[in-house]
Amino acid sequence: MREDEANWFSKWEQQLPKPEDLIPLNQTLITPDLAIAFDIGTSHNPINHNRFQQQQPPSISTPSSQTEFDSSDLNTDEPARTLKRPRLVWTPQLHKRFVDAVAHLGIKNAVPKTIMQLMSVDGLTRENVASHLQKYRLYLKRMQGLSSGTGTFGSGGDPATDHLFASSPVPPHFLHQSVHGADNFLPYMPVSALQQQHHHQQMANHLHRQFAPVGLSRQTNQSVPITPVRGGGGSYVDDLDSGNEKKALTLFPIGDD
DNA sequence: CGTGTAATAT
DNA sequence: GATATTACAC
Repeated sequence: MREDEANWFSKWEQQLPKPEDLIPLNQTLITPDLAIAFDIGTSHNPINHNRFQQQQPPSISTPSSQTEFDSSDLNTDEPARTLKRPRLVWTPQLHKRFVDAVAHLGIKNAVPKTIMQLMSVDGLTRENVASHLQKYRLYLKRMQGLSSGTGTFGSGGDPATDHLFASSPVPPHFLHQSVHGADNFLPYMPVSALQQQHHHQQMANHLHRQFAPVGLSRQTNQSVPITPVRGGGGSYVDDLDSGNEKKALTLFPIGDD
């Protein structure tokens, strides 16, 4: 029975990701060993195409001393507003958050603004979500249309958009259904204590912010030499942290089988 | 003003 | 090739 829809929502709302509790979307991915284990960085593969993405300097500190430099250097102004942010890289993890948000919002409320707010990912803009949502919807549509008996996918053909999306479990309700009068989703129990059991790696400070001025790495501060590595040439690896096929870390009971 | 979608640009 | 951006409809 559906409990008060408002009820689960409220409960879930309480556990909304607070800045302090935010999931470390900025996982450091792949340890050196892991990298070798795969193939990236081994052999002849200049291990460095990865210097993009995230990290936001503690913008909070005496905010007075940074106003003008010489006109020689383009000021990498702090992400105040209306600045060209670097291209958003939709990592599987980020996409997962996206899917999670959409799943819990229900198709009805799954609009860019709401999704963006519930993802609580700093730096994410409405257009970011809108753009991604557009593609994601097309992806879902495509899948629904092609529910042919091909148990094993691989045929169908156009893995243009699918790659990223395939890395994330797609809640069953995402299919096209006409809404039933009001709202209908399942009273899922969201887990809030989303903590990853990581080893004490080089996890500098726990920053929850996303991307930084990527293209122009010119920060006046002494950034830690840690470069959040990411699946380089080999694309993204599935959530290795989650085990691989264990629904241990997954947010909610999605991929139920 | 916010959204959905297609086309187009970077 | 993946995202962003634009244009237009609603």
